[in-house]
Formats: sequence, C-alpha cells, structure tokens
Amino acid sequence: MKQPGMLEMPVLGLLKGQEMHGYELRKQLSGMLGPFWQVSWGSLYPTLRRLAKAEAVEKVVEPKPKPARRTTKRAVAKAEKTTFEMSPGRRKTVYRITPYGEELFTSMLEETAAAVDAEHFTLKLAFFRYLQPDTRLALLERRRAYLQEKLAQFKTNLRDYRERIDSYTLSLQNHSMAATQSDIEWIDELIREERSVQGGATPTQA
Amino acid sequence: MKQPGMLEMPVLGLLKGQEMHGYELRKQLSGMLGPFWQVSWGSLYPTLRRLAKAEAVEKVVEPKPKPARRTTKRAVAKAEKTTFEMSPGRRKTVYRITPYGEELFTSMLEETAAAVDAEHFTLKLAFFRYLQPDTRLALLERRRAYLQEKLAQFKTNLRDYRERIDSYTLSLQNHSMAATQSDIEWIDELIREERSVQGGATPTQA
DNA sequence: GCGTGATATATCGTTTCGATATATCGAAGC
DNA sequence: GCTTCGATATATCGAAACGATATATCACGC
Repeated sequence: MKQPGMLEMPVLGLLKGQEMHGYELRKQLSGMLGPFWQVSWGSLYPTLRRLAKAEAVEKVVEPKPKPARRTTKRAVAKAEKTTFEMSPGRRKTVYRITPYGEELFTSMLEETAAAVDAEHFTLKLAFFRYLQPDTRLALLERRRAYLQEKLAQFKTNLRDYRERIDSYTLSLQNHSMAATQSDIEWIDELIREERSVQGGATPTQA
Repeated sequence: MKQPGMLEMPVLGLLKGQEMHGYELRKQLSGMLGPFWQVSWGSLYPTLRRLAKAEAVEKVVEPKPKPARRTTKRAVAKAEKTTFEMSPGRRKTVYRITPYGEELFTSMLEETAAAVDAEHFTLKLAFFRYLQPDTRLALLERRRAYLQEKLAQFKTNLRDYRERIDSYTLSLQNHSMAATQSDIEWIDELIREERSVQGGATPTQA
C-alpha cells in the first residue's frame, strides 16, 4: 500500500476498539485484511508518532511486566538507567485513542470523496460498522462506478493495443478484466445486502 | 506499486524495444499492464535520472521540432540561452538504452528470487518473451507456491479470527480468498501452456 | 547455562506518492 | 488574427511508505 496518510484511519479505528501497542496493531491489521496486507514497521511507528504529536492518541504507561527481583549490583544499575522512559527492549508502549482522535477517525472514515481505489476502499470496508447505512451505500456505489470505468478502459485499451501486445500480456489483461468483473459482482452483492437491511434495524454486527 | 527500484526493469524493457521519451513510456506502461497500473511522474522521472546516472540509458538529442525563424533580437537572445541543454517546455527528451542497460535489464528480469508478490510478478510477466522457457516455468511455479501459501494463511487466519471480525470484513476475506484461488487457476493455465510449448523437445536439464 | 525463535520498539536511507509548476502545440470558436 | 482550451511534455517538491536492519527481552527446550 502506498497512499499518504493511509494508515492513520485504520490505526485509530483499531484503537477505538481497545488500547494496543504497535506489535499488536500490526497483527490485528493483518488479521482483519488478510495475509496480503502487511504493514511495515517503517510505516507503522512513524504513523503512531504523528498521531501522538497531533494528540489523536496518547501513550499509556504500562506497569512493569515483572517486578524482577533485583539482587545483583548490575541489575540495580541497569534498572536505574531504565526506570524513567527510554532504552529499547520490551517496553510495551501502549497507545490509547483520545476524544480528538475519535473525531478525527470519524471524519476520515466519512469523507467518501476519493476513497475509490482498492486499498482505500478495503480499509474503509473494514470499519463499515461505524458508518451510517446511507454513507455505506454511497461508498459502495462509488466503488462500483470506479470499477466499471476501469473495465471500460480495459476494453478501450485492448481495442487500441491488442495487436501490439504479446500473448503473456494479453493473458494478464484478460485475467485482470475478469478479476475486475468479479469485484463488481461482489460489490453488487454487498449493495443488495445493504439495501435489504435498510428499512429495519441497524445492520448486523458480530 | 511500491517496491524500491521497481520501475527500472520495465523502463529498460520498453526502451529495449525502441527509444522513447518520458510521456510515451508512461502511456506504454499503462497500455501493457492495464488501467490500474498508473505510474506517477514523481516516480518515473527520478527513475530515468537514476538510470541515466548509472549509464544504463542515454539522452538522445532530438532535432528541433521547428526551425523557428528567429528574426527579432529577443528571439535570438532566447535561442542563445536555450541552444545547449536546459529550459523547460516541449523538448522531447528521448532516452535510449545502452549495452550496459541491456545487461542490467536481463539480470533484473532473470533473478527469480523474491519476485513473488503481485506487482513484481506482473511486471516480469509483461517481459516474459525475453526469458528462457525454463526460467519462465520457474517463475510461474514460484508464484503459484506463493499464492498457495497465502491461501493457507487465509484459512488459518479465518479459523483464528472468525468470531472477532464483523460481517463486512468476513465478506472481504472470502472475496479475497476467491480471488487468490482464481489467480492460482490462471497461473495453472499459463503453466500448462508453457509446458505444452516446451513439449518433449528440451530434456529438463542435467 | 545456552541457543533459538517469538515478541517488541525503533530508525535509516531510498523510493514512491500526489500535487503542482511550467511550457508548447493544435484545434475550436470568435 | 487572437484567444482559450485541452492534450502533450518535462520536472520538482515535501510527505509518506518501503525493506532492511539494530536492539533487546522473554519463553522454551536442551
């Protein structure tokens, strides 16, 4: 994944559920979105730092995981150095979302505008339960329109280039088109379910 | 797309076919890989600069597209400033691959190692015609193994998380799994075709 | 005690991103 | 002829994401 500021939203969304440390956040992200979606450390920790600086999250000081009976002088000396902040190692820096962070998360999730490409959409889908039904529908329909447009572009493209591309590239494009078509059908199913739920209570959650 | 130095290979591959300028390269890239694959300028031009610095490509001085009868003093002054290099505007900086660039391209394309993720694989597929049949097969089988592994991870993941994820996320994962399965079937087809072309002609090495 | 692998935090340099600036050309419209 | 406009074309900027890597702790099996 690659867009600027893409991680902020899902990180806040997860922390909305419960406070967590970095390692756990990464695991949850993969658990939610599947094994293809791997967040790199070089991406996650700077994001947490940015969020902390913006006061959207705050660090929670964890109680020492082990009293660690310190008997030797070396251990005492080491402990003294470690006592307040700093020093790497097993520290479990836990992050908690702030009220401002909750606001930020909601506004990020709601702006349906250009959240149309695969990754943005996928990310938002994972937090659909926090959205109003009509916003959900709007998002789904926008995504559908986007995919349909891409499908049309595939066709135009193939019409113009077919003779100039080799069999491997042709096979690739055909497969990509089929995948896009399959995506559309999946979205259609989601739209259908969404509509059938509208008019009753709030959608299922589990 | 996102890996470091991912653009180098396809750019060289296209220039191997014929010399081109930046704008054309971008169009060709989209034409080959489909409308989802959009290369940004901020990515393409630095890549060309890197390749030029490494002497893998060279700039070809284009004949002035218009002689532009320079009559006024102002025009002459401007021409003087423009004569050699520099000044923006319609210049059509054409790039040509060097012998070293050809070597580089081949070695980049051949190293089957970690070229297993979607984008790397897709990119290589578009230049499969430059590879030996056995290298092609190796690449296809590696990609297949990778997808199969991801499929297994999906299943493990769902077994462990199913109760904790909501209906939208579940639907997403199911769709992603189906897409992965479809990818595998496509790869299988490519493998089958590859093998049938190889026939019994080439005995599998020694 | 000793190694190994999972947990955990963090940064480094490079690359990619979207946005934007600048300029030229051809065709359309006046 | 003049001007506007959209396509062509090159280029850079700051922010963000990348893979790789360093460091450290803990749980375990041996």
